[in-house]
Amino acid sequence: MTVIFSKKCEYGLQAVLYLATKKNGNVIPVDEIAKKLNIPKEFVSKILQSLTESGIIYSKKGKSGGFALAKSPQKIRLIDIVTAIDGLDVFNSCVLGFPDCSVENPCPLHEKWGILRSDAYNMLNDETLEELKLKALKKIQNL
Amino acid sequence: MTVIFSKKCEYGLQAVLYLATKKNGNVIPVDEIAKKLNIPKEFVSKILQSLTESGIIYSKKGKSGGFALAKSPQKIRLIDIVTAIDGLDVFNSCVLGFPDCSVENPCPLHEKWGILRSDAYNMLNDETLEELKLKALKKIQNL
DNA sequence: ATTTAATCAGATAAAAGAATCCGATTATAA
DNA sequence: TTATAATCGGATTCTTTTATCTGATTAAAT
Repeated sequence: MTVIFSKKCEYGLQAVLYLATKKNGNVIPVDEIAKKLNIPKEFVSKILQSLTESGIIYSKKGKSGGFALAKSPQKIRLIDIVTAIDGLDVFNSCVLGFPDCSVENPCPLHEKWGILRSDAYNMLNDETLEELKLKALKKIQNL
Repeated sequence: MTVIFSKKCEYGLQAVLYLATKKNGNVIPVDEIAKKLNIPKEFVSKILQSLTESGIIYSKKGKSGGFALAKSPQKIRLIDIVTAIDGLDVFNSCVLGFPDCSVENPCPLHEKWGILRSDAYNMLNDETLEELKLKALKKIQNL
């Protein structure tokens, strides 16, 4: 059984959300993130590296280094993170796994699923880190 | 990157939909299903076996045997098939992967995701094979 | 300068998911 | 009654995802 996002993506979203709860420009070491979120350190480290390449977060090397958001929370949408890690295939491929699903040759669920799919996309596209900061903070405090 | 359903589940849905397009009580061998749907034979065979155990389809052993729906298409909902193969965890677990996501201690996406989730659930719960027979037929003819 | 605490990078290991193989069993049809 | 064509069941292999290990590099702090 699988979920919408890969583990990589889940961890990535969690980690970035975590960074969003921190004071602006404050750099956070992977160690803290991994411990707080209960994610294997080396794994989340890799994910953060790739998000750095994508320009979503920023990394500072060396002692007292770590990660921070690369831009202001209003400018980071969830879809950016998902795209960077998992890509957008989930939103384009057939829910029943037919390789050639299209409007001309739709699978039996094409229309109904299409609605759900774009709802999901729109949600991720609309939500910015800014809007989620407070909620994330509460969640993390309860971990 | 992952999709909503596992390959197993996708194949299972495809196969049962295929059976739904066939004349009532007409038993179809795995070989035909596998070829028409382009699914590895042994793999779909296993899936069909498990769906037989779940009572969704019926199997006839021996020569000129095969599989057929175990009940009338009106009585088979998509959610039955999904439940039998993948279980219902997709609809219960946190989209961000937090292990302790609940109404009392929600993740930042809990509410918005909850809506999408129940929409998806309701769709699968409402759709019966009967409603999808025609559409499935068209799709299969185009394979 | 040296120590230390961090990211970075590549290789490897473990686990899960997907697919295959092989032989046993079943039951129809000739 | 025998040959045949199907499901059944278990073991195995392949592939992808997830996780770990090791060492190099970087840069702040002492």
